[in-house]
Amino acid sequence: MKIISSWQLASSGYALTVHNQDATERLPREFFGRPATEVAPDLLGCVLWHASPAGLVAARLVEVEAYRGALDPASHSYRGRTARNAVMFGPPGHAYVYFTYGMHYCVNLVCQPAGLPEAVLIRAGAVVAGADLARRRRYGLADADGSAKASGARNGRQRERDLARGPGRLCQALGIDRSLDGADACVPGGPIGISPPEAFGQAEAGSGAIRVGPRVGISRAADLPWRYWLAGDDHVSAYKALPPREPQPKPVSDRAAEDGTMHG
DNA sequence: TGCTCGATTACCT
DNA sequence: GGTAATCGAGCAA
Repeated sequence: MKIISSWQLASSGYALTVHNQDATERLPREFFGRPATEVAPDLLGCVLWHASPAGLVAARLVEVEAYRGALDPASHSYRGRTARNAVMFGPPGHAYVYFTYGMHYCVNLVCQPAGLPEAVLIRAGAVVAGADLARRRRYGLADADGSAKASGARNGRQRERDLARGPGRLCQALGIDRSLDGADACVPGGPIGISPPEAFGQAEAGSGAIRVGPRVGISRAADLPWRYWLAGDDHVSAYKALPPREPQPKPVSDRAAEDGTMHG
């Protein structure tokens, strides 16, 4: 295996050697064989790419979240293995893609050795290659030039920022769906991969300040600070916290009338 | 078998 | 800021 580059990630001191067996550098599997809370900040600045028959789209990662399996009530794998989350229980470096809200896909990268179902959710990125294809996927053929003529008040600059801002948008821009569930991001020749920042001419990871805070849109374990993002980057998604979910009482017909109040 | 909820987004006011 | 869209997973009965 040809070693083409080596550097040290600023956030954790994790020494990384990148190997090259095909056209694009990939982070090695051992990079992902660690707790998700260690992998997540190290992914910031790195580049997720998907090479499909239509072309290659790549995004520099600016926002991620760690999900820690049995340790984490908000993790899909918290309650054990199911058909949907089976990939999380497998070896590290694979993509776990799931479908949510009836219309969106979200992509995770599996961490830890097989049997420890941890993963890092990719929440947002900045498109650094294949922007034309990304625009077509996001806004359609007529809007591939990035103009805002089709709808509403969104201007071109906002559209560029929003190409991969949010987990659903990122998957749409990169053309990621359930067909890529289980895809190996570390194997040479595979359709998806994670590359170090320098592979796409980006600044080194850790060159900007990494911020840490609570995760977005979850109701369980919402206080855990397992969301990581690059401070001041426009491509980070808007933070929206959910109120803590309280156990719902059994629906008893008389109960609502007795209570009277909808919310405490 | 049926129901509820969700690691979201786009559009409208 | 509010809400509709939309459907699969998971749970309860």
